[in-house]
Parts: sequence; structure tokens; C-alpha cells
Amino acid sequence: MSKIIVHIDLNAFFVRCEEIKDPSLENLPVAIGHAGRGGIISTCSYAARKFGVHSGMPTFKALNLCPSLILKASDFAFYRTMSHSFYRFVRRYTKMVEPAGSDELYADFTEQLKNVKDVESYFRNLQQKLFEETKLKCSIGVAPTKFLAKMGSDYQKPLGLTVIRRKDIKKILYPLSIDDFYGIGKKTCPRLKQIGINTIGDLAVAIENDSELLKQIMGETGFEYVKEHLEGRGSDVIHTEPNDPKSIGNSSTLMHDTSDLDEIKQMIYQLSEEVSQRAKAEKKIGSTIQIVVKNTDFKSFNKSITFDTPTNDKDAIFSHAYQLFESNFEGMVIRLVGVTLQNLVSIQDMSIQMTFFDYEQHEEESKTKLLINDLNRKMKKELFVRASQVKKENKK
DNA sequence: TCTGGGGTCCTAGGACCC
DNA sequence: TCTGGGGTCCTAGGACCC
Repeated sequence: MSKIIVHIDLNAFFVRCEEIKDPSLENLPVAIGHAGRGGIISTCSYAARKFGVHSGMPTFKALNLCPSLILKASDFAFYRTMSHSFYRFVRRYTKMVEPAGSDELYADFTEQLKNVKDVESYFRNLQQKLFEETKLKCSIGVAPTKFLAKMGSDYQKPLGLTVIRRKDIKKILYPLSIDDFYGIGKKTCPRLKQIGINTIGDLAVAIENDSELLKQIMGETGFEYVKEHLEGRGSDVIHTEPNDPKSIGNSSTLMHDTSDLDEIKQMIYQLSEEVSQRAKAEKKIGSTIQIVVKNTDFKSFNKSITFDTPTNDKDAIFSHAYQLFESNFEGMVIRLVGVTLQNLVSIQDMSIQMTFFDYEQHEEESKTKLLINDLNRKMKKELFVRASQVKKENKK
């Protein structure tokens, strides 16, 4: 028997939070974002959307489109408490809740709806109660799989409620633009449109008739993903366990574009420090360090290195990150740098494999290795500098 | 004032071991 | 000396989502 999976999405969540703080903002064009260098809109009100403003848009552009736009700085602490209220509210109905960010979640209502005849009224009621208790507005999708529920909650906003049974897939999803397919993004869409696939219905036809061509465009996995979901065979399993981070990263656009090594070094140090703090708070250590570097022309590259002993020590993270940067730096002008700790494992899991003493010893050994590497690099540099000095003198 | 910052997952090639 | 696959790990890059 099919499960009843629900996706609940808070409408314009950050903006709604600001409206709750200051109700005079309601119905006005409001956006969350900042106007500084590289500032973008993270969310905006429906009134602002009418002007063509949307999330991800550079702030200055949004202000051009909508000069009366009210810009609010983000207040994540408040958003977090509102998000907790939202989750608490839903968990009163069912414990089968899977988090999907601060403003959306999946939940399994199969048990709750066993003896309910009118599913729509049930969720209209939930929607209304959420509003009464928290002042938050949501859209709800109800379906046999998570994917279909997600498509359902996206179908109508704000305050939408859409039920998609397997037999409704053709009627509801097929007429939608391919842009609305969750999982097909802005790279794949144009390529699909190029071969005449504009709607989800077109895609369904192509799955039957043009599978080889589709596989070329989206890869084997992408093809299977799309096919499975359109046939209503997607996952209906709710993962209630809190998500375990697989990487912890920190990146920042510099105050101004630069190729000044000291400035970049300083930034890499700050980023490493924060990554270390967050990893320690999560009780995680990682064995891969990755850096990301973005140039002024928005080309970016990643470099990473994996080592034997996982760590969350700030000096170790910095040392690896800076080494990666230095050995790939060719004097280019940099816009953004980022440091990420990957291949995370819990310190608890590690301690099962080795005693605490071993772990401490490992830490010390890896620090020593880093020191030696550092010394080697410095010596090489010095030798290089001396060699070039000698060359110069010889020329004279 | 052109284009943030946090992630996850997938692919493809090369190295290395058996 | 040359020739094979299979499996796993590492690295770089890309697509996508919130």
C-alpha cells in the first residue's frame, strides 16, 4: 500500500519572519539581502516578485527593478527560533519527520490518515493551525513519494495544497515546464529545450522514445532519476535521524579583488579557524582539506589533499589549505577563497578504532609532520631566493 | 557594485594493488 | 617481458539545491 508523504514548504520564510517582527511590512516589496560588494537577494516577498525580483539576484539589480524595495539584513538567530517552532508544530502530528533545511521538511502521515476520509480538509486545517500558532504560511504537497510531494508543494504558492496521486502525474505534472522539474537545473534545461523538450510531458515521451539521447544529455544516473520519479517509484522513506555533516566549509568573497599573498593568507587563516571551530563543535575530524579559489572572471578551481590522520586542528587545517593555495597560485587576481574539511568522521567513531592515547599520539605525529613539511618548504624557498641572488651577482 | 555561501552527489581519469 | 581485468582510493570538476 502507498504511504502518504507530505512536503511542507514555508512561503518566503525569511521575509515572513521579518513581517512577523514588523507587521507593517506585510504586502510591501521586501527582500532579505545586503547592498555591499557581491550582495544578492536571498529571499523576497511576493509583492517584490511582481517586479521581477527573485532570490539569487544581485541586490543592485533588484533595486533597479523595484526602487521601492525594502531591504532587510538577515537575522538568522530569529529565523532559527521560528524554524524550531515550525518543526515542533509538525512533530506534534507525526514523529516521522525528515528535515530538509530551515524552511521545509518531509513527513510521513500514513498512520495519521488511516481513518481520515477528507485528506484535503485535514491539511487545510493543519495549514490554518500553523498560521494561527506561529503566523507562518506554508504550501503543502501530499503524495505517495517524496519527489511527488515536493513537486506538489511547489505547485501552488503561497498557501497551496496539492495532492498528487500516481494517477494524477499526467494531469498535474505533464503540462509543467521542464524548468519546474526538481533536480533538473539551469544547465540541463537549455540542452533539453534544444531538442524540443519543453514540458515534463515532452520529457516523459522522450524517456520512451529517445532514451539514448537523453542518457547522453543527463547521464545514466540522471536518466534513471527522472524515469523513476515520473513513474511514481521514487523514495517514500523518511529519514528522521539528524543529518550528519559530510563536510564543513567556509568561504568568503574578499573585500576587494587581490593578488596580495599576505592578504589571502590572512583570509585562509580566518577561514581555517572557523572551520576548525565548527568541526570541534560537531565533534568531527576530517582527512581531506579542499580549497576553492575564484578568480575575477568567475572561473574557479578546487584543489584538495587527503592525509592519513584526520584532524580538526586549526593550524593543521590552515597549513594544508595554505600549502594547497601557494602551490597553485600563479599571481592571478582572486575574488573568493574557501576552505573545506571533508571525509568527516565522528571523534567517537575514531575512538572505537584507537584508544585515546593513540589518538593523541597520532595528533602529535601529524603536527610534527606538518612542521617538517613547513620547514622543508621554507628551506626550499630560501635556497631558491639565494640561487637567484647568486645568479644576479654572477650577471654583474 | 555583476553574479553569496552553505552543502550533496555524480563522473571520469589516474594510481596502485591483487 | 608483456599482458589482463577488478576493486578501491584520490583528485578535479560539474550539476544542483536552499
